[in-house]
Amino acid sequence: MLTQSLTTSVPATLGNLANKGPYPAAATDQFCVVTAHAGLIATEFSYKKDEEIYGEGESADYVYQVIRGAVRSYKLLSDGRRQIGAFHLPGDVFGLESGASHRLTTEAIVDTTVRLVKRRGLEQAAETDVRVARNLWAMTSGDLRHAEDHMLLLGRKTAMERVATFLLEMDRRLAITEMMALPMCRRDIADYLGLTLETVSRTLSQLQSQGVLGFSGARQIVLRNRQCLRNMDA
Amino acid sequence: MLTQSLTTSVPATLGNLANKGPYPAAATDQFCVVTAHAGLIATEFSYKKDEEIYGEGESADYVYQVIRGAVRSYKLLSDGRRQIGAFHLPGDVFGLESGASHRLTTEAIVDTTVRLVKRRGLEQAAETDVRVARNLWAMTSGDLRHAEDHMLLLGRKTAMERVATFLLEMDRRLAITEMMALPMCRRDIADYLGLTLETVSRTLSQLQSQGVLGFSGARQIVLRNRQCLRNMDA
DNA sequence: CGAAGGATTGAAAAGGGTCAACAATGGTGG
DNA sequence: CCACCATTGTTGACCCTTTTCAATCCTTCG
Repeated sequence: MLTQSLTTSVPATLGNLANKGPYPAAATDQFCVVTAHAGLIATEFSYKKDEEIYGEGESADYVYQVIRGAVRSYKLLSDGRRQIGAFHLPGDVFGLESGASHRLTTEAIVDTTVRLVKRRGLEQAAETDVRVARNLWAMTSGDLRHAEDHMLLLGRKTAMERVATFLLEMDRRLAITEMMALPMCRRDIADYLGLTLETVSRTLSQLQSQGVLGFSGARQIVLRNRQCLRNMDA
Repeated sequence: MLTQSLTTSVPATLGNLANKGPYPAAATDQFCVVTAHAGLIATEFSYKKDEEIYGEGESADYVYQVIRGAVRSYKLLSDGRRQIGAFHLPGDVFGLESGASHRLTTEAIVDTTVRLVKRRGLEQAAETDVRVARNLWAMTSGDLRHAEDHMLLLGRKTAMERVATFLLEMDRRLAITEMMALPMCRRDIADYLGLTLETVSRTLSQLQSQGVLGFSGARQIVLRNRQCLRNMDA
């Protein structure tokens, strides 16, 4: 019942930042339930555009939730090739680890504010409250689901299918109005989709010429034919 | 202390099947601790080569551990393109979900025996024993780590780098002696690495001609120069 | 207003995919 | 026990998608 009242009070704090769709909504509620219930201190902190939040291999002492802005988490190969595993948008929780250290690097894509809580505190709460433990597991499981879907994209989808999937994901996660305001540049999109930035640009141009989408500046996109994108998404 | 005695008794049942390396070893112990401690009934079951164990979307009522054989778990696109997310070898746990249903399909690669326990039972155990809850989370977190590594491979590595990574992973996980006996065919390897079977075959041939590895039949491989593979693996 | 980063577009190259033929393997039944 | 045949794997030739390299065009912001 405490859980219930907390869950329903979530929109009060996060309503204007809320995401649509199954993934982030679930994570958002879970994080709030967990932190509020456990009475943990959630500090706010801000990062400038391109500032690193934590690096791969660093000790995982905090768990983060995006309040405003956007975050990319990625891995690098020795020669600088980069694979972005996920974008974190307002409401999303990131940096939650079961092990001792972070396995990806995270950076603010634009000026970003996060709420953060001590990992240790969450673990302690999980020891006494099974709901907290359940939620930590569920959040990691949600990340795994996303990774599984993304492996299919990276391993088997064509450039057009990848871009279509990306557009639908972003539409679901950050379209407040008809217009979708992408926080990330073409290179970020490319490194998320396993393509080059030129291929992303070309594919978007092609979709525009087909009337599937429209631009107002490179990062303001309107989807004019979602069904067409869903068909492409394979 | 109960945990301890159970952990140390693990080799008695799983010793001959044991995996080397960090990933599976951890999962193995955790699963045994969890099931033995909770006093859950672990049934054995066998599947013929290519038999489906569960399908994507099916209710996740059981958690599995490979006793002998090998399992592939994958996702399909509508036109049949397949992405294998993981291979499960003796000792590995698979099918563990936090949500209601399985998100990948699993099949036996060869005749395979698994131990299985009711998911419901594990969840109940997790409600009273925080160590069980912690272990369930840790196992899902281990799967996530593998998926994160694999996204980097699928999105950014060359064919040669993918094959090198695969060989080192299999060497770590199933090489008992010098010889490594792959349970899976070239198509399975290709669908795991996001390549075609022809490219996998060509790349392996090239490594053989360079003296990096040797064959005794297509699936019996000896690594003659691991350092060379590690350098390629980027 | 001008510089600098970001995005688009073009042309050429390459890595891996496709299609096809052939070889090896191993399981089965005579 | 051996021979046959289906399955699996290898190799070659060609093709195509995507990458690479380069030039140019936009914006955005000092």
